[in-house]
Amino acid sequence: MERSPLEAIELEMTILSRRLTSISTYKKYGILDHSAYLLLHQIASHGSAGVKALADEFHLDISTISRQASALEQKGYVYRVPDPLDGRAYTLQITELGAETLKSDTDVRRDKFAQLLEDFSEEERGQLGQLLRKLNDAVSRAM
Amino acid sequence: MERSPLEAIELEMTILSRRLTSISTYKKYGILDHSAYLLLHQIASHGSAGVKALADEFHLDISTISRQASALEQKGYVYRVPDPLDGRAYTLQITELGAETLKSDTDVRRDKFAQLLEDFSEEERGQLGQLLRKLNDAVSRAM
DNA sequence: CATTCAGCTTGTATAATACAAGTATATAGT
DNA sequence: ACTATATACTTGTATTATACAAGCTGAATG
Repeated sequence: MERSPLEAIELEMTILSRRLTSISTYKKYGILDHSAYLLLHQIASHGSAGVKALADEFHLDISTISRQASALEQKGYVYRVPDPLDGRAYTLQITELGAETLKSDTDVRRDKFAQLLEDFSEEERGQLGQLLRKLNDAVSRAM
Repeated sequence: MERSPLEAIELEMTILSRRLTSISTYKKYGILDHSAYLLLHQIASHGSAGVKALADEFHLDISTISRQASALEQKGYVYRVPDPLDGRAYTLQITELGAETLKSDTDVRRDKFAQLLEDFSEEERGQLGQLLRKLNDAVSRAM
């Protein structure tokens, strides 16, 4: 068989996709928008990086990251460190303000998710976390 | 306790959200775009409905659905049936072509997901399907 | 030294959405 | 019955996130 779970996943993912698009674009949780949050998170947790590396990591176009990075810089959340070996390149480092903002936004988001998942048992949350991670890995490889 | 799964879910959902945005907007699986697919699916599986009802169902603005419905009609996937009791209203009914297109697109999507989930055990797929459904319900209620 | 390549930015286009204003019909209050 | 308000839908406009293409500047290579 194998059809039934697949059907469910296909439909639910499609629905989820649309809802997330709508929410992440038009509702703000905290201060940072979606892309700013992920960029900051990446820089904070994996160290500073250049535009190219970030674009690869996120599977987004370089130009997209370039603009998002500019926006972050303009707001004072990151600053550019020129690469001493390559005059074209630089890396983005998070500022104090960036780190604080990321922290507070992360808290806000976790609260939202805690609320959202209040009907989920601890076991379900564990499963969901794991499965989402696995799913993201698969999506990532498929791109 | 309870922090770790929540952290994972929060992060993975954020990542997933971005990827889905990118994929659903810029990659087409089959013929129908994202919104057309969901609208047709809804009409096909829950019977014909008006713009208002669909907007409520999907938690989208009426204007958004109105345009998407027009697009579907223009492509011959649905037709309008005037409400005999209310001169302002109509419902959307799926056409033969719409039903066929939906069917073939659904097949394409399921194949894609089957491929994507090839490393998932049958049990994991079952869990994922259920958890996604529950998650969508929660998201839906939260809006 | 000339040519090609790499990292980044900027210009432009597209798609999905929201909000606001407008139209036509229906409903309710007096 | 008449007017005011509410409802169903459409259309105009703006925003946001993305992609693709062209351009700039510096690096690497023949």
